[in-house]
Amino acid sequence: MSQPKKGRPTIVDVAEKAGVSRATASRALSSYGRINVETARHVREVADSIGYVSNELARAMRVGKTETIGLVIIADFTNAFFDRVTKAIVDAARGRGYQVLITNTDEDIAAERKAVETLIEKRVDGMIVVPSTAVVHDHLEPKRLGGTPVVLIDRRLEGVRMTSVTTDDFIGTEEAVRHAVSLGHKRFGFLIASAGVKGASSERPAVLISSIEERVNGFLNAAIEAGIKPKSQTWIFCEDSPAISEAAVAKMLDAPKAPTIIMTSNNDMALAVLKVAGNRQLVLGRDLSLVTVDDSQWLAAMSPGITVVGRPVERVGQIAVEKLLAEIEDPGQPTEKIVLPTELIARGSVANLILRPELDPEYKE
Amino acid sequence: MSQPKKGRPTIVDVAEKAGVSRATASRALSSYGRINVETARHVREVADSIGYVSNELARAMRVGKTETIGLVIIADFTNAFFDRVTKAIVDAARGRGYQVLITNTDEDIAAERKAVETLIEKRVDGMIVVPSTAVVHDHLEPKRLGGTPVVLIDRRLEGVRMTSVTTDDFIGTEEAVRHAVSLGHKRFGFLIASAGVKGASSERPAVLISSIEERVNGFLNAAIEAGIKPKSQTWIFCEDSPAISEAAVAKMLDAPKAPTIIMTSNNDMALAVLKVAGNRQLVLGRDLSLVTVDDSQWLAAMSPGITVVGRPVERVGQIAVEKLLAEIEDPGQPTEKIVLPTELIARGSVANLILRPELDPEYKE
DNA sequence: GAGACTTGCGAGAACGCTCTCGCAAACCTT
DNA sequence: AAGGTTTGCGAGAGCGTTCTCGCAAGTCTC
Repeated sequence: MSQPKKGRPTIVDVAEKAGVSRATASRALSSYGRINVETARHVREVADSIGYVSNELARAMRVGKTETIGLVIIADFTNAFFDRVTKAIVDAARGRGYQVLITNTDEDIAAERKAVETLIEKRVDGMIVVPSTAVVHDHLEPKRLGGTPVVLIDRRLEGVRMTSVTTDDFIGTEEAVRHAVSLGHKRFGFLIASAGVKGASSERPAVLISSIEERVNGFLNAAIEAGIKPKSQTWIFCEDSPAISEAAVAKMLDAPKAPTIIMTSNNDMALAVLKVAGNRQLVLGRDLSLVTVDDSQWLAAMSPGITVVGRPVERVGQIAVEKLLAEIEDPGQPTEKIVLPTELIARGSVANLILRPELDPEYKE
Repeated sequence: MSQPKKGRPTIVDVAEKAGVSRATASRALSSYGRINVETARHVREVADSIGYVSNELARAMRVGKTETIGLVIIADFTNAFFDRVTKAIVDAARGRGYQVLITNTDEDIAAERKAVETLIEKRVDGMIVVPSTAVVHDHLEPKRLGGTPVVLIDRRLEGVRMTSVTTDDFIGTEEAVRHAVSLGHKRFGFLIASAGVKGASSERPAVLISSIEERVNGFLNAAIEAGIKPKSQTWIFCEDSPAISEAAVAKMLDAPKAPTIIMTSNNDMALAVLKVAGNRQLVLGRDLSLVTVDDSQWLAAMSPGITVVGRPVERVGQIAVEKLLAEIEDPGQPTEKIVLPTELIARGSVANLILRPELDPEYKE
């Protein structure tokens, strides 16, 4: 009653009210050391009664652990990868008693650098990062990190000694191409969202993030294998914007030897194909075929369903937190480059030109 | 060189190396108080050179602010509301210099209670919460919160003195019904995802979260206004699971007087309609009509596009952080119940039974 | 019943920062 | 030139915990 309202009750308030020392109160509440069960019970009751909530900041300072991990990601949860992986990470972390601090980099290296710094300031126990570019990564150098473990997801970074969890997009894309080839497709359009490029271009950018790099290479490899000349296929590297990607799709379709199938590198690009096809009354799986990367409920629910290179997104997230926590709780783990297999999920969006040759423009010609 | 590698450099390391006191070093780095510009520059150089990164935990303890807000949400970013609102909140917070700590409640009150407690332990400066139920909310009582400001989004909570940011789903649903009625629809199916109910039932649960409550009431009101008997419409309150919702849709369509239009309360339910329609080769906007709540790129890109009650999701997130930060930075703000207008976005998924009466089963009969 | 453990608890330091206070030196002012 | 003001900096306290250490009392052992 004499307390002049000094904010939240602290452990000394609990101790006083319970008639014990700070140390004993702490022992009672954190249950460690030697303490009489009765005393402990009493202290806990008092703590409850005055609404005591431990201050994790103070504890973290003392013990050097925040039980928090950081996530550095392109926080566009509208994207069929980031939404699922974020949920998987949050859930997996929670299951292990960790919270997650999300920081957004809009594929912007400056924002990413800032995000990493902020997380270090907040003394997260570790972080999971989706590197926004393959080139600059001095903010992820050991001296900068000062011992904070980092696990990379979705994209690898060369020249950096760090555990990464990615998917085998090379094989994934290969399989998709083979699938399309087996259904009679010979003219491909490849629409690739590429951070960094402005507008759209058929020029391959000098440097691509690893996942995109793999998809391009997988495409090339499977094309050659099938006797399809990569050069005669339509390539568009495209800024991740609706207007620009839709224009790119339109351009593809208006070309003299328009592709019968468009492969897109992410769901934003797939959306562009959907939009343009809709506007032109083109029905997917008949007038135009589509295959994209990363499954989502929407892709599965449409009619026809969209064929996708399915990636084990939740597994990526789970393994990333597993590896990160292993490193946090027992530093000095060997770094690993974990690559998870993809799975082709064939639905109706790829027309069967063998069964229905009339859909093949080359057949008509 | 004599330092026995004691982890990260602290401000005393900087101070020593720069030949000044802790206080001066702090002044130089946080730029406050009186300090010689030259000294300040020197200190900052030294700090950079030894890779000093301030410890926000310690600062937070001292100054009593963490510059972090908590988000308590159903972290299913696959949902067309939570994905967008989360991004909006993360971005708005970052713009104001705050980080956001995300905690997931899977619509589970126990998890929500735990999440709120964890956030208090971490001493967030405030939190934004999507209450998972309309009933139990003792964890949000002032004594529990102990002064930590809270802003509610998406759903209001009666009997709690707290700012909330919601949307006018009553009017939104009314407009949707009127729209459908104007196109000749008289038989409605209403498919409502309701946390708490197991399976599917046409019984209205005793208590619904406010947003759902409003949608139901909006529907009732508009139906009566249009001379449609609510009782003769199909109502299904449904667990949020693909299998169960799809079964519910199937049951609706198999009933003797099947609805010509299904209104769904969220995108999971819309997905179920899409799936079942696809399986039955029903084309939307012709054989079956659909309108749902919350827009997404997918809904817009499909053919036909899905008509939706669009909610200003990003605005909800932005206003929530604005109000929260206002309260944080200047406590004692009056609490407000902010209700944002919705907007009906008419696309092709609602058939025009007036222009094409042959699509109306009642006409044929 | 005397030494050896065991049990329960308190004192106090430490984590890394900020910020008030006070003091000396330098700078004005008239 | 004497008093007042400004400038720059250091000492030290304090934020709320945890945890080591030591001490007193109780319990065992033979």
